[in-house]
Parts: sequence; structure tokens; C-alpha cells
Amino acid sequence: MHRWSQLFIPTLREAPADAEVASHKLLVRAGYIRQLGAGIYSFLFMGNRSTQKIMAIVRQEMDKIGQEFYLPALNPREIWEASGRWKVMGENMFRLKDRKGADLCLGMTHEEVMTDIARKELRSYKQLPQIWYQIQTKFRDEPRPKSGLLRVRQFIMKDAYSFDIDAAGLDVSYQKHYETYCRIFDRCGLRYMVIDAHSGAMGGSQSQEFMVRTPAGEDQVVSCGKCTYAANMEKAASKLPAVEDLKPEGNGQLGIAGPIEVHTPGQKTIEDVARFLGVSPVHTIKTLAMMSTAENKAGDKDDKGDKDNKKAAGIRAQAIVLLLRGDHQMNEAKLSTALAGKDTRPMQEDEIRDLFQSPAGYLGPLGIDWAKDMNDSAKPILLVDQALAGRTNLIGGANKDEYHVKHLTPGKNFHPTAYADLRSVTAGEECPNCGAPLRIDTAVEIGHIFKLGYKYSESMGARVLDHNGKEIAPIMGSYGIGIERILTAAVEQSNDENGFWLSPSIAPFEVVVVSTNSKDEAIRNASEDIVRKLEAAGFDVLLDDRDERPGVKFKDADLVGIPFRINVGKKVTEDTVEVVQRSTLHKEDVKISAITEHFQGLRPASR
RNA sequence: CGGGACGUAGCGCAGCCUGGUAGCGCACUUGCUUGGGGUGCAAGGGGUCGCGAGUUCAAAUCUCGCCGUCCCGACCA
Repeated sequence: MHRWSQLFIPTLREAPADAEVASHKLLVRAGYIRQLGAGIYSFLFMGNRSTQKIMAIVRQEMDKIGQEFYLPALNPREIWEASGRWKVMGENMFRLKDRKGADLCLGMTHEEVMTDIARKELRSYKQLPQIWYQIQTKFRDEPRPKSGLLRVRQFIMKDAYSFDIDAAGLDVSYQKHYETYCRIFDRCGLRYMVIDAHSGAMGGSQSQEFMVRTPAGEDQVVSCGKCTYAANMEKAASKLPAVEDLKPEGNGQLGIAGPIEVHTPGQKTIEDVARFLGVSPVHTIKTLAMMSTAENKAGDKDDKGDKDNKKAAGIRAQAIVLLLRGDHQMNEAKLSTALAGKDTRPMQEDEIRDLFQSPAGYLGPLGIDWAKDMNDSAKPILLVDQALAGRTNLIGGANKDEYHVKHLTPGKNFHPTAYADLRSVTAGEECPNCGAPLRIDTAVEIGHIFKLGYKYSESMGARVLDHNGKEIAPIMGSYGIGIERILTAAVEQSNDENGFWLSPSIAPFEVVVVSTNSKDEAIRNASEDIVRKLEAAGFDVLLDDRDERPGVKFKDADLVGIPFRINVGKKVTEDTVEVVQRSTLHKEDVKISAITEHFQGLRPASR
């Protein structure tokens, strides 16, 4: 029997001043966690019970589709060199040396170790498909740990990897994970959404994230209120209302006029220029100048050391000019996708002047010899956002101080290297599927499924023989769930000023029995009797037998996340206790003799 | 890594400007009291004032350096 009086559940009336978000404050106040350092937390009794239950659910569901492994957190440098990520991970990876001076790191994720096993062991298509998973501690040296358990440097992750002979097989493995993840999050009692995610340029053909809406989240999620469309900001699309182009000016001639320079003294921002010329920003072009930085994030399989990379950098750095509609915002992830994973940085003013002979605020597309296609690395690339395709008579920079140009028409007056989706969606724009207005929310990512493709199997040399005896690389998927984030998200979405409530499936206890007066023998006996009965029926029950005033116990019971409370008071003489549902605070009298049946009735059918 | 704030008892804070015996609330201990929403009374225990230098007769307080934590930004397969 779990007696509160004997347990360590250090509840706090006030949250530490450090805590900002609800889940952080409440998990500390409820005695679930304590902070050890920035982004490093200890789980105490209650917190550990909850995460253990979450892991049990994850295991049960994952065991239906895969096999559990347990891989080392301590990894030798070599396998990370093999995949090219020793370098790519940069400062985000914890690194250390052993006594012999050999480089080691703490795993941030386990594609390398899993693929290493695969390359050593898998030989034939007959061994495929495989789904391997583990529940493991990950380490990431976050530049800025924050928001309590939301962004930490050490955390538990369930990570799974699939190996298939072909893309069709990967589709099946991916779908299995999708369904499994839905079951896991459903069982954890979360309200979540599944969104299309940015899959990067690394051959990742599909990627979805499981998100929980909360103001504490760090991701921006675009979703449709009417249909099921939902996507990460980095991927989201929208329909734009048609824009009526400006009429060409001049002697009444039809069609499109040629570019005309206009004097725009002191007008630097889009808003200034639009106002000055008496037009809406939708008729203007926003010009952004970027410089590609050397490394190809997705690529570099062969990490030959600093010198070679720097040399390559010198060759590959390239100017990239972006054109967007004046009122649109550039999205870096989309830009990266358009550039096949290349990193970019904004150009310096003097670079713009040197390259384009234009002052920084007045850059425009005219008179520059743009690259013909994306592979033309000798000339600057002109990337034009799709929203400008088909538009006419736009206003843009004249490459000349205090001058803009009217009557710019893409494809006519200048020739883009390519069109691409480069802009961020904003709230209220139309859903690409159904046209209803889109909303944007912040959310926290609790799971991610990802079609990896061949990146790791190829770079690390995993090969199997196919039906024809031909050697091929297996195609992989990777699938993650943040264990603590399930807890955190659950707290974020179910709390009030007095505390939080978890689903019975992941709460440290399903019921707390409050003995309202521990000096009263009848009450005390009845309380223990109820606990015994419920435990016999398989419930996790906490008995609050502390010698405290009822008010103190009620406050604590409300705080600590337990979904049901039984108040044992004077009515025991009438065989009656009060059952309180924490989420609704709904109270009802229940006969002690029928207490087990009462709770069995509340249980989900499948168990 | 850039910008900002903070560091005094387990938690929340005052004291610092104007240098001189370290304080409040909660929590904790003991006794009494109370017993359905953090009961009341009384008596107690607990602090290297983040660390290190410096100035001074004297430093929580002034100066410098370091460390730590939080927030904004950058970053976030």
C-alpha cells in the first residue's frame, strides 16, 4: 500500500522563479522533478512513475511491430565519421576523450549505431523488413535549454529504425509506425495532430510530426479548421487570393509597358515605397540577397578534414537573390529545400555593392546576368517565389540609389533561374485543400516519423542481396518519440491554477484516497479498506494518510496529476464516500461496497 | 554566440543606492489547538549572502574577474 506519509512527494506552494511555462512550474510544484543544471532534470518518485508508465505503453505498442534493442549512449567517433555527421552535428553533440585520447561522443540519435549493426549483419532481402527500436537516453548540447522539460540536454527517446528492400516496403513500415504512434498517443490521452513536416533535402521523401498545441511550444503549425490539412511552417502551403495587377502607365497603350525608373528619395522599406507610389505592397517585389555557405548539410559523406572543406567552400559559395511579393516573409527552411540543402546567410552590404553595383536597399533583378539553371555555379542565382509567377507590372529596386522600377514582369524583363516556394504562410490565408482560412498555432513535437531513404545505408555501406543476387542498399526510416515530452505536453494541455491532471494510463497513480481525518478510526479503516479493494482490482492507488488538515490534502491532491480522488469522510458511517474527477471537479457519492465496480466502469474497454 | 536580468535559509522575497551584529512569509522541529479547501497560538532549528581577488579599520552592500541560472535573439537531423 502506498502511504503518502511514507513517500517522498515534495510538493511546493510556490514555483521556482526560474520556471516560466505551466508544465515546468507544475511538475516542480507537484514534486515530479527537480532541476540539476540547465536542461538537466532529476525525476523523483512521482515523475518516474509517470514516465515508466509512458514507456510501458510505448513498449507494448512498439512490440507489436518491432523488436526492442538497447544501444550504447557512448559512441566511438568512427561511426559518426562514416555517416559524415561527426562534423555536421557540430556543437550540438557532446564529445569527450577516453584515457587513450580517442574521441567519443554521446549519442544524439542512433542512426549510426543501428546502421552499423545492419551493415555487419544484414546480408539478404530475405532478412528484410526489419524494425528495430530502443528506449534510450539521448544527449544534445542545446545552445539554449529552456521551458523546463521541453528543451533539455538529456532526455529519453524511443527511437525506431526500419530497413526495407524497396520504397514500397518502406511505405509499409512507415504506415505501421503512423498507426502505432496514433495508438500510443491516444492511450496517453493526448490531443494531438499529425502534420506534414519539412523532410530536408536528404532524400527524405516523407516526414510527419505529431504535435500537441500549447503556447509553450516552439514550433509553428499551420492547420485548417475545416479539413485535415496540417503542416509545419517549414512546409505549409496556402492559396492566395488573386491579385489584380497594376495597369501599365503611359500613352494608353495596351499590354505590358517596359520598365520605367521612378525617383523614390528616402524610401527604403517596402511600406515606404508602396505608400510613396500610392500602391499596395502586393504590387511590389521584395529582394533579398543571400550567400550560400560552403557546406552542403545533406551531402558531405566524405569528411576529409578542415582544409579540403574550406577549399570546397571557396568554390561553392554563390550569390542567391530571392524575389518575393512585398508583403511576404521568406522562409529559411523552404529556401534550404529549394537549394537542395545548402546553407545560406544574408549578404553583407559591401558584398551586394561589389557583386551587383547596387546599394543594398535598392537591389532589383534588372541588368544582372543570372544563372540559367541551378547547376550553373558561375553566376548568381535568381530564385523567384511562386506567388510572383504570372504577375505583371511589379515595382522593384533599380540597383540605383533612391530609384525604383515600375512595370517589372518576371520572365519578360528578367529571367529567373527558377521559381520556388519560398514564403511563409500567414494566418487567415486559404487552405490549399479546401480554401477555408488557415490558423497558425505554437505546438510541441512529441513524435516524428521520417522516411530516411538511403542516406545512412549508403554512406555507411549497408548492403544486402536482392532477389536477383544484386547488391543493394536497404532503404531506411527513422521514428522518434520524446518520452518526457508526452508527460510535459499532457500537463500543458490539462492544467489549471491548482495543478494538473493526467490520463489514468500515464498518471503515477490512478486514484488518491484522501482520509479526511486520520485521527478518526472509522475513516482511517474505511480508507485502507478502499485502497485494498481497489488494489486487488488492479488499480494504482495512493493513500493520503498524513496527519494534515483536509484542506492541505485536497490542495495537494489537486496538484499532483492524479485523475481521481476519493474523499473519505463522515459519511463512512453510511457506507458512502465522495469520488471527485480532477479534470471536471465533478463530485458524486459512491457506496464503499460498490467502489471497485464504480472504477472498473470508468476503465477503457481495451486493457 | 549577441542582447538583457538575476544569484541572500528548502521555496518565494526584502536588505545593496547611502559599507558597521543578516531579515520577512511559506516550509521544517516541539507543544498545545483545529479537523471538508493550505487552522490558530507559542517556542525553536537552519545562511560559506554563487566563487575569487581588490578597496576599506570594517564588504551581502563598493570595484574587477570568474561561475551559474533564466529571458529575448541566433540555433534546433
